[in-house]
Amino acid sequence: MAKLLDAGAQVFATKGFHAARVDDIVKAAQTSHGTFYLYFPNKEALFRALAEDVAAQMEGLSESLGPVTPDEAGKSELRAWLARFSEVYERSGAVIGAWTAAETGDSEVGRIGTELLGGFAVMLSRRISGGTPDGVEPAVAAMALVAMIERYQYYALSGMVRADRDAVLDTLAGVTHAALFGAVAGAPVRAS
Amino acid sequence: MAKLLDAGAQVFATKGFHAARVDDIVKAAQTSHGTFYLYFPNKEALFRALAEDVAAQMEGLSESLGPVTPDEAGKSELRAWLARFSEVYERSGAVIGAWTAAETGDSEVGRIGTELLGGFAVMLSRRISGGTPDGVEPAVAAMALVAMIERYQYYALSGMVRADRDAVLDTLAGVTHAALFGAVAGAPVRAS
Amino acid sequence: MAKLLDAGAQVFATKGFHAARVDDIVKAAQTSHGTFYLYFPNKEALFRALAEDVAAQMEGLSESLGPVTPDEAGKSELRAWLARFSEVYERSGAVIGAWTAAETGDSEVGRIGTELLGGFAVMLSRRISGGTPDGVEPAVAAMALVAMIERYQYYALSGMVRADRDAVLDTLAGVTHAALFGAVAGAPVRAS
Amino acid sequence: MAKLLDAGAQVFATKGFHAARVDDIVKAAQTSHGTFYLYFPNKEALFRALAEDVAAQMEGLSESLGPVTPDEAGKSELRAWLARFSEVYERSGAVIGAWTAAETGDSEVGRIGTELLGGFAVMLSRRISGGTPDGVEPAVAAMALVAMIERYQYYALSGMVRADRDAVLDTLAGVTHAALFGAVAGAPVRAS
DNA sequence: TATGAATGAGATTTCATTCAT
DNA sequence: AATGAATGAAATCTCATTCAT
Repeated sequence: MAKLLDAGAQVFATKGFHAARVDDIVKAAQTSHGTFYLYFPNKEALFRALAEDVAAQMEGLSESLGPVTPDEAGKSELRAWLARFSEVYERSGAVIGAWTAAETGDSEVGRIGTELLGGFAVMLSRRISGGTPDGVEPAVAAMALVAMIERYQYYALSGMVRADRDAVLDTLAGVTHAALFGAVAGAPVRAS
Repeated sequence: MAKLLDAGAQVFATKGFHAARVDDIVKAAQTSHGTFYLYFPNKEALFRALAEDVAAQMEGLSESLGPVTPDEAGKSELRAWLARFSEVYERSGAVIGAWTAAETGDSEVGRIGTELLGGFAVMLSRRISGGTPDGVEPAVAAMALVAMIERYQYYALSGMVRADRDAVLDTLAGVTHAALFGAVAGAPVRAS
Repeated sequence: MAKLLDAGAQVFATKGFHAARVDDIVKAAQTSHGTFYLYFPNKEALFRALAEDVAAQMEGLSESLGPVTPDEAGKSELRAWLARFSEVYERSGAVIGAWTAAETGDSEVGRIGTELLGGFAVMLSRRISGGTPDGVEPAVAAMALVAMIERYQYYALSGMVRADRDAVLDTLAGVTHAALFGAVAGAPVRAS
Repeated sequence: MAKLLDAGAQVFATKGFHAARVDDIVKAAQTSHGTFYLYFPNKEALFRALAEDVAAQMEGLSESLGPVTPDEAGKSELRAWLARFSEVYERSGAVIGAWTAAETGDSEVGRIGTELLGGFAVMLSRRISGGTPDGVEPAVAAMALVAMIERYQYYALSGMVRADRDAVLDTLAGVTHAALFGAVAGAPVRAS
């Protein structure tokens, strides 16, 4: 039921998986405990439903990244993709955030998130055209950058950092692109 | 008491804050519930004690980063610092990981971690000498890179990624340095 | 819930506030701990609910005392009031008794009883018509008599004294009336 | 040990038997748990020791009441006795108060108080010379008056009533005497 | 379908008592 | 004699889940 999914997304986002009470969710959904268990066999099932929904959106996102070349076009491609990622994250990032909060060793729940992010990294490393700076393992770099992207959005979402959207996208794209390929020689450099 | 702190670190690391039971902790510490409450007024107090301890270690770490210049020396400085960070993380990262799991809105607990990471970012942005690539806000970049570093270590710790230590340090240093300054023009570039 | 209130009244009466276990109460109510905490946030809340209920009954009692004159009519008025008091006490005196057992300094609980008895004393002193014997302060006397009435009922309830109801009422009315006004001169006096 | 007895008296007085923690007592006595159990096998033993001490004082008090006659001499006798009672109560009344708080059904503890007060009543009824007003059972009256005396002192001690000592003694003596014998015909009567 | 009162297993917390030093 | 850290049985309280209506 949609009401429950919405309520769950909101409550899990606010309090995390463990601290979220079924009671909180049914109150937010303006329904009853009975109804909750009519649609979901248990609390984790609702969480998984949300997670799978997000995973599907992310799956699509994964495929939407074109080749990331070392030139400006590659950076733009990256930025555009980050913009789409950001949008999904704004809608459902709460659940993604809760994933990591679904604490290690947790019955399956954490696994979904893990696999999803791993998938992104694989995808990203596949899209990299050109080379990487000396000493940089593409697989490791891709994973690290995915970590950065996800985490930074999480910080932004949770109010930990406040920065305007465009600056964030420019910076993440710039950082990621530079990280992968190094700045184009002769590119303008801002004095710090 | 040391036994309880150790046990707490281990259990919180394994199960996260919420899923960790006082019972798990006292069993791991081979002591009794009574003893637990003799030293800590409640579960959160033990967690906070651990967190503050880690925060202190991190504080020291923060000050140990020298100037990060755009040349190879800067990259080495960064790598050395990452190695130290990594060591602390290996010992206590479990608690750091649990911070984010101590989930939003959680009475103070989450705040410690938030502030700590913010502090790192500020420190990192202060150490940056030279300039940053066009479009890259130093403050945003620093925060993003801290997010990357912390998160990647978390992934490594939780077994999500498996990579040998040196490769990881090389890559993180390379990525971070490149992200901040771009690859030095003419540097050898590996074919992907 | 009525079952819990009844059970609480009975258990508090038997064992006092502190010695009463939530377990005793839910067993007496033939229900579960969960149900207890569904209706009351804690043990004290149930006690307070009972106390407030008794206080309400007592409030009504207070208003039901007519003028107590020095003649026989005054004594009858007093006796009738004592009979009503006694009835309330028999039903709920257990809680009243537990008040004093809810021991000094106890978060609010004791206060209710204190104020209630003080209210009775004020009321009684207002109803006294005529005069009081030399050296007798009406306010002090009223308080002392309320103490006597309450305490004696408590003794009777707790089985500390055994006496038939009519004799008790006659004696309390006689003692109180005599205490307030002295025996009517020339009244028949029993040899001891 | 004297320190523990003093501390016990004070703590039991403040919090009652159940709410008093052994910890409170040893802290007040500036000693340790170990020492407590060196001198007393358990918490109740300390309470009983205090109670027996008070009982001994009271025992003496009981015997010190001379004949209470219906005339002014009887009233003075009563007043003098009340003054002595009051003194004992001021020192140890806390324990007496805690007796009734040692809640019904409590392992022996409550019994001591009960028997003591019953003894007072018996003693008082024996000392009554003359007669009692019509309808007043001497035994019941004596018990009721003892209840009044004890309870009123308790109220005074616990700060529930505030009145100066002489007025209280005058009033209690006056009330008790009048209650037993009625005012002497022709005695001055204060307008209310 | 929907409800929400009821449940009870399991979590946290307290505190009288013990015992090695 | 004195200590106080340690204990664990027993208490309070929580919350995911069930079920009669």
